[in-house]
Amino acid sequence: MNGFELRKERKRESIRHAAMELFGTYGFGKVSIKDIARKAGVSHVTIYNHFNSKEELVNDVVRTEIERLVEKSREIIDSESDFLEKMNLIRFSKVGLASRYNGEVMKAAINNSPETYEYIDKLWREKINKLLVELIEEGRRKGYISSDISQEAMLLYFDMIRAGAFASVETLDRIKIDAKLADDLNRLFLYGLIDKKD
Amino acid sequence: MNGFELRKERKRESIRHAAMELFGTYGFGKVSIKDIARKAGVSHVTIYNHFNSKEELVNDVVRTEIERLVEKSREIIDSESDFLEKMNLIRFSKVGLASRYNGEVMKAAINNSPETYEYIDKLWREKINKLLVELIEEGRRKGYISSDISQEAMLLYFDMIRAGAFASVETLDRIKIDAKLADDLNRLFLYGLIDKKD
Amino acid sequence: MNGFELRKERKRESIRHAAMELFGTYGFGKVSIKDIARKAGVSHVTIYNHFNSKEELVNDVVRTEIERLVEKSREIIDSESDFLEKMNLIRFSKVGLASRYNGEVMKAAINNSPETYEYIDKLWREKINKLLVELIEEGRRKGYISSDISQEAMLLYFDMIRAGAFASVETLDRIKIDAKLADDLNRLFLYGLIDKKD
Amino acid sequence: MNGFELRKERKRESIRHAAMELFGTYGFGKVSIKDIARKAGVSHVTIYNHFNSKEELVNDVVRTEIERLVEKSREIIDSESDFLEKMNLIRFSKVGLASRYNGEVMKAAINNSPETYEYIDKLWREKINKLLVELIEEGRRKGYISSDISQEAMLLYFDMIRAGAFASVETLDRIKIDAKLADDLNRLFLYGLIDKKD
DNA sequence: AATGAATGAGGGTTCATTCAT
DNA sequence: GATGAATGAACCCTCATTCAT
Repeated sequence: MNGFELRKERKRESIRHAAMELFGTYGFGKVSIKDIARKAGVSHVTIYNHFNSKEELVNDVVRTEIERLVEKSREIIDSESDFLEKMNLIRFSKVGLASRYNGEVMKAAINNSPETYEYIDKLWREKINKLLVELIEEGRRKGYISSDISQEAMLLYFDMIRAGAFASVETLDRIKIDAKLADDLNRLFLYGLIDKKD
Repeated sequence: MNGFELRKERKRESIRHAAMELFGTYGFGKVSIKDIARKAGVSHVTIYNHFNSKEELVNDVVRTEIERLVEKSREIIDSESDFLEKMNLIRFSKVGLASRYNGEVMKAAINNSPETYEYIDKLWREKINKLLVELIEEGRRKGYISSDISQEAMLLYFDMIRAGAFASVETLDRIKIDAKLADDLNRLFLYGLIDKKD
Repeated sequence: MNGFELRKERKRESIRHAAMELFGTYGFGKVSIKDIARKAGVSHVTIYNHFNSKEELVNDVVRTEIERLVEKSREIIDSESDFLEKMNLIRFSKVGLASRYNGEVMKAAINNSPETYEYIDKLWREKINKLLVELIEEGRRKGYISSDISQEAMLLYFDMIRAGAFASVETLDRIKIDAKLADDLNRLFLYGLIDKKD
Repeated sequence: MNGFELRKERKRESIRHAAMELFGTYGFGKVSIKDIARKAGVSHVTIYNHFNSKEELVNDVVRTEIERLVEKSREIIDSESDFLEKMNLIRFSKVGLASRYNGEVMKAAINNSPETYEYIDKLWREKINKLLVELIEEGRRKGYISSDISQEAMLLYFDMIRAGAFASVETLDRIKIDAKLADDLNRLFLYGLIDKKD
């Protein structure tokens, strides 16, 4: 990347950043291109020069965000920690990543145009789920996870928990603040609602 | 209710119905009053005559939907079934209720304007959570649920699972179609991800 | 008028009354038929049954108001008072009549649709000006008013003073409250701005 | 002002001009933004780009108009003419300025929304009345105006005459056409209605 | 005679996007 | 490459008026 392209990429990044924050706070639908332009300190037409439409900007922002999440998860999975430890880290890493605006971004993404949703969903499955499958496989190999529950169900379960946690910023905030609550939830996630007696 | 009021309520219901379907499919923000009017086969002004603004229509639709859900849940909880049975029924009843548009409606509701969100959230907590608390209490009394996990965490867990399931129509559809999947998820929900070896 | 027509006229009067107050407070344009109906405690369609359109209602209200003013002025002019006394009374009677809403009604009338304006203007000339001409003639006969100023100019002058006073409610209020101010204005009206020395 | 700003100001001016004419003819309330856009030959959105709302456009138009009036009056008052001459010029200058749409603009302004009215009223008092006070003071110093009539009353009198003259376009037209009428009115204004016999 | 239901026309405003400089 | 100007489409909402009971 020469100086030219570097400057260009820097401007793109600053637009993306402004967009990300606004999308996170107000949702995709409520944020206008002009809002983003104002926050990024450029003309709104400049946004069209760099990204071709609002939809492309949204896609770009979301892709970037997911890639960051993938990177983080990758590190955890490839680390030397124990399986249960990784499981916690993954879930906490997500939660950790999900600072105020992250949760909102995902939440908004879910509710966007069908096309955008398809796009995000595909990305998610290709990248995040691939990582989770690896983790689950490790769990099975090490005997933590019973093999009579399908991988599909586990992925879905993971997804549901994740979507549930991300559905409300308030939820995330409560989890982050209240350690006992986080611990309880983790236990429910790992060992279920029912008290196995005997 | 005399003839006048009956016809009026019928018209209100038909508008609500059209609104419900559209909100469910496209989300609150994407559906205009005129869209609803077209679908309901009335002038859009008629909608304003019956509901005073878009926000009031949204609230009305959501309230109605939640009330239906409450009623259904109430029946289950008050029934004579065994606790685990009730648990399943509740979860299935929700899922069952959540035909295509139901899931979307809730999904959209989550993502709406702060005011509307507050409104829904309050309704939810007052009505649905009250029912769940009853059920959890019953679980505890009957020894199914360990008492060292806070009620708060359990409600949140329930909520997360629910929000997660409702987050994607596709998810709901898969659950409804695939009995093995539904069963696996139920086991994960009740007994957790980790295989307790003993 | 039999009982039937009496009840009918009473209803018309109550609608007129509600309309008058609202027009006075908010101006013709800002008051809707439904506003009037609400205030009069009838259905808005009832207004259409009694008056055929908003314009006709406006005309009716204005006509009524002017007729009241004419009646009051007539009494003054036909009274036994001295000319200057009558002059004062007329001006004060107008001002007196112009309690908050009267001034506004006239003000609003001036700014209404061309047709309505024409209508009011015609009424005004036919009724109020006719009275003023009588009064001016009396002034001339009794030697108060010089005859080398045209009647037309005097009428216009009167009109300007009246329109000016009515243009702002605030003005009317100040005049009513401040006796010295009222007196000064009267002197300016009768003897002019310039101090005739000699 | 560079080329950019010049073109911008020109467009603003053309919109203002179209708005002014329409407001003058039909009143603020009756003229829609789209009407103005049509007359100015631009999209109605362009108006929103230059002025932010209808209210701001109205305020801008009125401010501009008053500023023009102030400028003209300032010239007269600062000139070398005799006091009575200035008095006439001022009144005629106003009348002269009040070509068809001017009178209507003021008339409409009087009847507008409370906020806009407040705004105009303040401007008027700060600018126009300040000039009049200067003129009245000059009249007093030079012995034309008796000092036992309060300044307040004189300003109000001036205002009433002005408002009266401006209340009806027809009035202004008659004054402009008929020299004898203008002269008579001037005499009434300066020397009053009553023939002071000595 | 009185009313609630229903509507077409229109008002102010915002937005994503294109044009011209 | 960056920008201000311009716009068509759409949105929420209100109003005077007519229809059906």
